[in-house]
Amino acid sequence: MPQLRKLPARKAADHRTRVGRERRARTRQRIIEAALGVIAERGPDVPVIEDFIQAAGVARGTFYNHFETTGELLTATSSWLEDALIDSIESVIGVFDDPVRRAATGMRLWLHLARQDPVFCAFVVRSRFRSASVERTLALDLGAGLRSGRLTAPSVELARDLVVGMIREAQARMMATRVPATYPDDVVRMILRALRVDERRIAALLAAPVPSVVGVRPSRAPSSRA
Amino acid sequence: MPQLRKLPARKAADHRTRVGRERRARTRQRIIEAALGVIAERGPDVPVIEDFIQAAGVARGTFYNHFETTGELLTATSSWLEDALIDSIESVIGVFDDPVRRAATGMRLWLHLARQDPVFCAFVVRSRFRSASVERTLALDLGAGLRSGRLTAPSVELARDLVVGMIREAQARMMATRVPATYPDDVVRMILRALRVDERRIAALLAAPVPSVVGVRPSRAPSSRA
Amino acid sequence: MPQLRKLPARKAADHRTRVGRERRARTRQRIIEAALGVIAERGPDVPVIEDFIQAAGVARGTFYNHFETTGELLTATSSWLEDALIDSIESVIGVFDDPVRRAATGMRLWLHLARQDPVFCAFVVRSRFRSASVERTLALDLGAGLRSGRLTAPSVELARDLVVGMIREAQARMMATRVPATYPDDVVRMILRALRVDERRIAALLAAPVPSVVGVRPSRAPSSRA
Amino acid sequence: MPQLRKLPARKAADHRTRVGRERRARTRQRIIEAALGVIAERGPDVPVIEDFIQAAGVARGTFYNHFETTGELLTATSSWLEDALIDSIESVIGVFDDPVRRAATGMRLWLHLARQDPVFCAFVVRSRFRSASVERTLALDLGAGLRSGRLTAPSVELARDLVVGMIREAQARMMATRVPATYPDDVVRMILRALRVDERRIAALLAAPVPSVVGVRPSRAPSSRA
DNA sequence: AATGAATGAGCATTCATTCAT
DNA sequence: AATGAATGAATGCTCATTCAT
Repeated sequence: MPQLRKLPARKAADHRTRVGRERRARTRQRIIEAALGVIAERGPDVPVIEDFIQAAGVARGTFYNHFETTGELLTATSSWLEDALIDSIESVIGVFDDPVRRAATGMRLWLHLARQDPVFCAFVVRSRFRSASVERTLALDLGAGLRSGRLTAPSVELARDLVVGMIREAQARMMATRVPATYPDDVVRMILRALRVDERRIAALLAAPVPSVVGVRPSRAPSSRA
Repeated sequence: MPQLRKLPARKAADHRTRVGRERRARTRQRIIEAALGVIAERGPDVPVIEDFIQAAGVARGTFYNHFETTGELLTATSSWLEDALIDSIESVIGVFDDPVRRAATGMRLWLHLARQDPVFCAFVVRSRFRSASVERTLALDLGAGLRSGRLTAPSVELARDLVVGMIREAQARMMATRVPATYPDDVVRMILRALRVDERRIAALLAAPVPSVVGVRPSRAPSSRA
Repeated sequence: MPQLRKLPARKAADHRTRVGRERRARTRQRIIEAALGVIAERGPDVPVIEDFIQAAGVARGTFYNHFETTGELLTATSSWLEDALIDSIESVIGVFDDPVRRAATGMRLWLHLARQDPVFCAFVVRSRFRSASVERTLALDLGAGLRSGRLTAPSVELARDLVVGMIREAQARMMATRVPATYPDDVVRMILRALRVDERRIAALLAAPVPSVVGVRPSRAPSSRA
Repeated sequence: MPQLRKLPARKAADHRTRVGRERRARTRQRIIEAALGVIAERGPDVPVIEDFIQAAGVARGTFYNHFETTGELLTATSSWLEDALIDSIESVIGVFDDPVRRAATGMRLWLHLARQDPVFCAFVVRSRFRSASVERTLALDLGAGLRSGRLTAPSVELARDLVVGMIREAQARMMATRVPATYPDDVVRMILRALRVDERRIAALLAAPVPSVVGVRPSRAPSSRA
């Protein structure tokens, strides 16, 4: 009986709970996305809490309701970006089996994305963003490519260092200056040459259009705050 | 005649002045070299004045007698390292005319140096060290190599991004783990492949032993202090 | 209807806002009043932030939440004292039309106040307190007195210098030693003589009892803290 | 015999000793006079050692060869000014017996001096300069004037407060703005009125020209430095 | 859950003073 | 006696974090 009486109340409570949870999640997400922009602009070391809460439009205390320290915010921001990237990239290259095509297409996607989204590009460069997942996928594809003979390199580590180093430097350049639309593919071309992929194969890999990716950062929903 | 009377005094004053200037210069150098180690260990953003003065063994006020901010110290440290590097490298590659040999030898030197001197290596990686002089020399050699057809790349910028990016990442790896003695030359091999230098030529370039460089950091002179 | 749902929330937010503002204002006032005492005791140049926050019983950071520098605190303290003085004095002399009576009564009030309130007295002397408002009122009354022939002086500036100089020195004396209750009126008497007010008129002006002024510094409200 | 032989040496030593002492005294005096200017410009609290030694053109260490602390420099500067003032003033008023004439002439001298020498004026105002000797002389003359009936005041203290206060304020005005040449005498006139000296006597006291005083600060000797 | 005032440890900076030359 | 580099205690200031509402 008491249960019966409580049922409606519990429903209401559930509703309130759910609404509350959603609101909480939305606030958290708002802080993270604001942090992405802040770090893209000023790096991870310079900004102070004030910068983050002002960009997010929340109060000081609200920040600490969601994150224990600034370090935790950085971690959360990187994690969120990593998830978004994996989703974006894997949804495209997941259909390929050839590790060389997977890797080449992934690099092209990443670089085109960086060229189109200065915030993403700057965040990666300034925060020295490292994604364990991306590295894992990359290492698997490079390893498979080497074993299959489609790629040549003294070791998978060296192959990885080349790929990561050049892409990182390319992003730094894109952050500093405007580059032609061919720049991303030229970067990939040089990488593939270093890995001794022959020119015809390189041309084929770069012939396919880059699948459009919606972008890693969700379009900002219209907010009553603005 | 009055001059004769004054001469000893003037001499004394000059002596005092010179001694003072020398002492000052030595202290400044001591702070800079200590800073190199500190930044190599902890990066440029984390350390506080206390870290620098403790490493240098000078008083708090002494720091401010020489540098206004930690930023200024960082600049001075980078400048000093840059000068030392230019001296070291140019003294070796200055004898070559072939731009490809110059560039390849320069890279090999840099990487071997990084492998042997963890402080130099870590400083470069952690502080995102950029040397305008080194970049200028590199750009000249790459440009000449491209024009002469000995190197192939979509543009000199792309060639530079490849070289700098890969070397930077290679240093990051050497900072993290021990690498085999062949690692530096393997890095250069991949770079040259990306620039379409043929394998025989690559082998020739890498055949010569790396000229030993004394190291960029001067061995500490025996001091009456320490 | 939705508004009805939101009303409590908005009410709560307003309440929070109001409470916060009040708390802030109270803290600020606490710092200012403590500063009055500190400066009275040690002057405006000697005390360090530590002295102010200790006297106010607030944290270091709290000080900087309200004032950027000690100079700003000094300004705020002077402003607050000025307002309190204007209120006190004008409420008494506002009922008089005769500029000489206004000026004479104002001086008597000020001096009696200084005699009774060592903190006020010392603050004025040590901080070289100048009140633009008080000076303005004084200048108007002296000017009117001179024009009406009730006062005589080479110029209004000289009259002002006499009044301000003597009162200031009188306060310095009261700070250093105990003076008889007649001292304030004797000071005013000499000033009026310098301005060639005749002795009978002076006697008349000084015959009225000094209206009691509650004092410029509000009695500290009982606080839950201290 | 040895004495005979030594005599010339002793003479030389004496000469060196004397020359050294003179040089020392000159350096000391240079620092004091520079301090006078520095304090006149910026008050006694703001300037740092650096300001004093730079104004004097001596080294940091030299300062401490002559003064133990900054406080000692302030004291020495005030003392030196006091001596110079006493010399200047007493040489003029020493010939008078009438205490009122002595006091009136002393005030006129002081004020004319202040009007002509902005450094002296500003130093007195900014450093709250107090001269015990001057005050002693003043108190004696005022006391004698009161006892003889030539002056009228409730007490010698009040008379002194009037004189000192008004002169101080007059100096503050002269520091801030240009005043007419009649200003100093007008100041004295008001003071004498406050002390109930009759107008004819005042006119007589102010009729005599102000004896020219050479100025308290010695003209700077041409120096090989500046 | 959100707010923002208050906190205080941590760090930067100044500057009087010392001392080797 | 004069010099100026070096010293370090004293102080200013910031900013991550807490907490009452």
